[in-house]
Amino acid sequence: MSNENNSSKKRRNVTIMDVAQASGLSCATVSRVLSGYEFVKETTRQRVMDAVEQLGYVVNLPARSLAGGHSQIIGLLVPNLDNGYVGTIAQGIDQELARANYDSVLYTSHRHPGKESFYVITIANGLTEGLLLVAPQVVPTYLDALREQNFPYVLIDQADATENSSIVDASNWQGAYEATRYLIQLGHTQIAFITGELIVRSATDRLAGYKAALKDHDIPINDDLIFEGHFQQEDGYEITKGILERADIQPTAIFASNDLSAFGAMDAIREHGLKIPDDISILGFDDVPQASIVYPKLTTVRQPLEQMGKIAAKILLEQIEDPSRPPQRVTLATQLVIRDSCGPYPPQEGETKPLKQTGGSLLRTN
Amino acid sequence: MSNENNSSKKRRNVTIMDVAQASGLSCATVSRVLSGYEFVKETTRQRVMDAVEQLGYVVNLPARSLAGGHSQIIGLLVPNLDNGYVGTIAQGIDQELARANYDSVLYTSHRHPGKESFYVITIANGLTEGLLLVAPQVVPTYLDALREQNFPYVLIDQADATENSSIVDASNWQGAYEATRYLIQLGHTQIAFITGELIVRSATDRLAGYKAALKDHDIPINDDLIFEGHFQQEDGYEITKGILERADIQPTAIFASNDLSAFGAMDAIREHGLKIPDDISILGFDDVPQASIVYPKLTTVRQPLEQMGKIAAKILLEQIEDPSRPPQRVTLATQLVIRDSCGPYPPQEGETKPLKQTGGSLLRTN
DNA sequence: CATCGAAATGTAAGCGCTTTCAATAAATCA
DNA sequence: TGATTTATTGAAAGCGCTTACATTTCGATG
Repeated sequence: MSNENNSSKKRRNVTIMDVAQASGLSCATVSRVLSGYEFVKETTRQRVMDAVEQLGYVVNLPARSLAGGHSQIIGLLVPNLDNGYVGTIAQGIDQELARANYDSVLYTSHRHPGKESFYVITIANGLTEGLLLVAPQVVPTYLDALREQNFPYVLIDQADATENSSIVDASNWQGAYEATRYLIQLGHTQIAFITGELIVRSATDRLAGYKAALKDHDIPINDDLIFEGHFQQEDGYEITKGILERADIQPTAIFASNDLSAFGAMDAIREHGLKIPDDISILGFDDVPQASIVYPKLTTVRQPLEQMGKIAAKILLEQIEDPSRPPQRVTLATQLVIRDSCGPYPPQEGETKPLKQTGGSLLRTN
Repeated sequence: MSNENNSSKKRRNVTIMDVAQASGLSCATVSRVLSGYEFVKETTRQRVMDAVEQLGYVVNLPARSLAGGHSQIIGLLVPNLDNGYVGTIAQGIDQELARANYDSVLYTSHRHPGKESFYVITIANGLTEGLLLVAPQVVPTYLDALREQNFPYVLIDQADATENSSIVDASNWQGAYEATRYLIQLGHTQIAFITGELIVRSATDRLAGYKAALKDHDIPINDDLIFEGHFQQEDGYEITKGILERADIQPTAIFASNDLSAFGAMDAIREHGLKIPDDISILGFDDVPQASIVYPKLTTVRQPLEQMGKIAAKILLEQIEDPSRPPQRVTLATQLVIRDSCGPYPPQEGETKPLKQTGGSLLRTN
C-alpha cells in the first residue's frame, strides 16, 4: 500500500509492454495494432484494444518518434500571434491537417532573434514530420539546412531566393495593382502609399503593383508619397500623422500595405478631425477579421489567408508522404474587397458611398 | 561518393555519439556538458562545444525526453486562435517562459470535440513538462487524470469545480459590477445584458456582477433584458438586432459579456441607423486589441490577459521545479477602461463625450 | 498428404539521450 | 608519504516504441 501510488516521484506510465502482458501478446503485435498495421487478426486486434481501454494506455509520442514512427505532427512556426493574420492562416492549416489526422504544434519565432536558424533545426530534428513556416518577417537562412536534411517544409507568404522551396503565397503585385487602379478610377491621383518591410518580398511586390498601376494610368510616381513602414499599426499612425501635418503634399487617398497599418492611418485621420472616406480614402491589404469590424469598414485587398493555410498544409502532407516530390509553388489570387473606406474624388455631393465597380476581381461584401 | 549523402532515404543526424567520438570523450560526458552539469572540467567543456559546433550537432528532443531529461517545453492548449483573446494571453506566457529558457508548444483543442480528455493526456504523456490550459469553453474532465499522474498544469480563466487546481483568472464579478455601476451613474436604468456561455464560470460571474450592481442601486432586474449568448460576434449581432426590433423593451445601454459580442452589437446598432453612444451605449469585456481599433472605441472591462499569461506561466514553472507545491489561485483585478462607446442618459446636448469618473478602478485611455 | 506462400505473431536490435554506478584522476589532510 | 575526499570521466542500462527478421500457423494447391 505504501509503495504503490503514493509519493510524488516517478509516475510510471502504462506502456505497450503492459498492454502486451495484459492481452497475452507480444509488444510487437500491440504496436502493430496501435499503428494500424494491416495483417492482424481481428480477434487479436480486439484483445489489444480491450487491454488498452482497460489499462488506459496512452501513446508516448517521443518514444514513437524516436523509434522512427510517425508522430502525425507537423510544426508551425509563426512570428507572433497578436494579429488576426496568423490566426487565420493557422485556422486553414488546422482544417486540412484534421482531415489527415495530423496535429500541429505551434512555435513562435520572435523569441530567438538571430537564432531562428538554430531553432528551426531543432524543431526539424525533433518530434515533427514537417514544417510550415509563416515567415513574412525573416529571411530564412535555415532553408538550406532543412533541404540538406531532406526535411519537408512549406513556406507561406515568403519567397525563397533560391527558388527551391515549396511556397504558397498570394498575388501581391496584382492585388496592389488592382487596388490602386480602383482608387484611380475613383478619381484619385494623389495616392500615398505606406509600405511594409522592404526586405520582405510581399512588401516589395505590393509597392511594385502600386507603381505599375500609376504608371499605366499616366500618373507620375511621386516618391514623396511613398513612406516606408513595418506592417505595424503604429507605423500607419505615425506616418499618416506626418502626412497630414505636411503642407507640401495633399494625398486624397492612402493605400497601406496591410490592414494593421491602415487601422493606424484611420486613427490618425480621425484624430486630425477628418472623415473617412469623405475627406480622405483609406485602403488596406490582407482582409484580416478586424477589417470588417472597424468603422468605416475597411476596403482592402483580400489575401485568402485561410485558403493559403489549407493549401500549404496539403502540400506539406503530400511531401511527407512522398519526400521525392519536387517543390511546388502556388500563388493564390487576391481580391479587392470594397467596403466603406474609399470614396470618389472629388467627393460627390450627397454620395459618400463607394462606386460599384465592374470588371476585375472585385467583390462587394460586408 | 555514391553512398555518402545522395539518396532521399534515411537522413542520419549528428548524435551525441558523434560528438563524443570527435572530441575523444564518452557520450556521458557530452551529455553532461550539453545539459549543463556542474562538474565538468572547463577544457573538456570546450572540447565538446567545439565538436558540437563543428559537426553542427542539434539535440534530439524526443530522445532527451524519453530518457527522462528536461525538454524545457510546456504545452499550451487553447480553444482557437481567431480572436485576439488567446493571442494576448499567449504573448504573456511566452514572455515569462523565455526568461526561464522554456519553449511552448501550442495545441488547439477545438478539433477534438469530446476527445479533449484523450488529447490532453496524450500531451501530458509526451514531450511537455507541464500544461497551460486556456479553457474558457470546456469543463475539463481530464483534470483528474492529470492530477493523478502528478502532471503540473495551470488553468487560465476557468474555475475548477474541485478547487484542486492552480488557477489564474480575473475578477469577473467585480469588473461587471463596476461597469454596470458606471452605466448607472451615467443615468442608464434600462441596461440590456448579453451573457456568455453560462456553463462557463466567468460568464456566470459577470452576469452576477451585473445583477448585483443593479440591485445595489435599486434598479429592478428585468429578465427580459438578459440575453444568453456564446461569446461570439454573431450572437451579439443577432441578439442586438432582436432587441432593437422589439417594442416592449427599450434599453439605453447594452453590456456585452465580451468584446466580440459587443462588436456584433455595434454592427447591429449601426445597421439600425442608430448612433453610438448618442442613441445607445455599448460596453464590452476583455479589452482585446480590437477594442481600441473599432469606432467608436469601445469602453470595456480590461482583463489583464497578458499579465494572466505571465503569472500562469510563472506558477507552472514553479510547479515543474517543485511538484510538491500546493495549487495556487490568483485572481487579477479587472479595470474599467473608459473610451467612447458609452454616453450619459438622457443624452446631454452638445456633449457626447463620456463623463469622467472618479473613484473605483477606472482608467481613461485611448 | 506433403508443399508452399501468405498471414499472423514473436524476438530482439536499436532510435538518441540521461543517469546510476563504478572507476579514475586530482586535491586535501594527517 | 599514504589515506581520504572530491572532482571528473566512462560504461552500460534503460526510457517506450518501431521494425527487420525469424518463426509459426494455416488454408490452398497439386
